[in-house]
Amino acid sequence: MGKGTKERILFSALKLFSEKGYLGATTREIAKEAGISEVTLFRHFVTKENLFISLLNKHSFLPILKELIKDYQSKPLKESLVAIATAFIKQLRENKALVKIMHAEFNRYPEPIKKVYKNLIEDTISELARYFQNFQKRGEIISIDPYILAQAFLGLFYSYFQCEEIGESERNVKFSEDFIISTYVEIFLKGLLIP
Amino acid sequence: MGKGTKERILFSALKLFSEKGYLGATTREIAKEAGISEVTLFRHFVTKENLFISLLNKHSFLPILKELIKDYQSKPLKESLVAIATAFIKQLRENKALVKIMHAEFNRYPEPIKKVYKNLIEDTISELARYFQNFQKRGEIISIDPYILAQAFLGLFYSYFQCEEIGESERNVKFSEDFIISTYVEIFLKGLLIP
DNA sequence: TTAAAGTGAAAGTAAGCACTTACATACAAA
DNA sequence: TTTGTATGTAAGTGCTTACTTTCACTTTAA
Repeated sequence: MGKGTKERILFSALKLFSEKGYLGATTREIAKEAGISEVTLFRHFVTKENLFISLLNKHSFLPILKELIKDYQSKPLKESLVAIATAFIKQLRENKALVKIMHAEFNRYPEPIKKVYKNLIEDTISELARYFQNFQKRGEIISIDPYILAQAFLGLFYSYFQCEEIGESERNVKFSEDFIISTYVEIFLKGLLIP
Repeated sequence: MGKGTKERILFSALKLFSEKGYLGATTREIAKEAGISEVTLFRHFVTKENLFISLLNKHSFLPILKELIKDYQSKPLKESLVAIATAFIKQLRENKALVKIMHAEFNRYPEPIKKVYKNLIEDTISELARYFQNFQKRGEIISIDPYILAQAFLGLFYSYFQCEEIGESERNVKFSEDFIISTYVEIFLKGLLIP
């Protein structure tokens, strides 16, 4: 099958799911938006559910995180965490509409989709947890449960992203985002270092 | 028609719309939850749209605001604004789930519902604007466009409500809500007084 | 007691949706 | 040329949902 077609469907699906939600967007619309027939959509993705799950995987933070951890393996912890946080916020912002709508409709999703999404989050946290664990083994940071540590770290920046949504009209530009991220990471790290 | 029935339908509708959204909740479910037949629901409200609009009107802040303005007419401005803000936040909190879900699905609503909701908001702002206008006529506060003034006031406390949603895990109880409201109102008023 | 109003059960209508089937077309590799 | 692959069109299936119709029952009020 033509690769371009699949990409175009995914692109249109992202747009319509973001606008109208998983439940609100119809496969007909998505096909029309992509400029292909509805049948072609099903030939590529079999079910609507499948299409949505493909989207989730495509825009997941997990592969980005894995890349970053690999690249920053030999760099100091602070530098790595800044890079991770920056990428995390960037990824959230790029999928802002989808993230927003997913949280609103989550409890109405069919079970398989819920499961995929939950696993995606858990896997991401676990990946970061494993990263923290290395530093714990080397005795560089204290030995709290690494999963909780990772959850706290991602939660910290997720809430930062959420707050940004609200201050729409005020546009708080007193500090640069880089500065805020760096400060957050410093505070977080200060709590972890061995006394 | 029995009054109790209508109230029970509205109550169940509020519950299910809050949980599943306007699009996600079905009339069958609502009827079942209310312990009446689906037919009775339609006899009372004619359409699902109508039922939802009835809910919006029932839980609107507008009548509360009108009452408050009447009651506090002879009281000082600060006291009135504190009462208004307190009631506004209370009303938002009581309908938290509905407010949340409405903003998520708003752009998927049928036009009549959108219109009713927009008008509700506009009317509420206008009502408060008229109240501000009285004080402007008496020369007690500066003469900015009163609609913008009212919008800013309500927006201030709406954003406070939103922030509270996010800080779920942290439960910021450093200051009492009364204190925060009072401080917000003071700041707002300080900006309005004639120098 | 009688008439009117409120209600329920069951069945049905019409529309929208995810998804399918059958057949035709265009094109590129063998 | 033949064959396989990617697509389109048109029609249709089966399910869900908002909404309707009919009829029989109960409660309320005159």
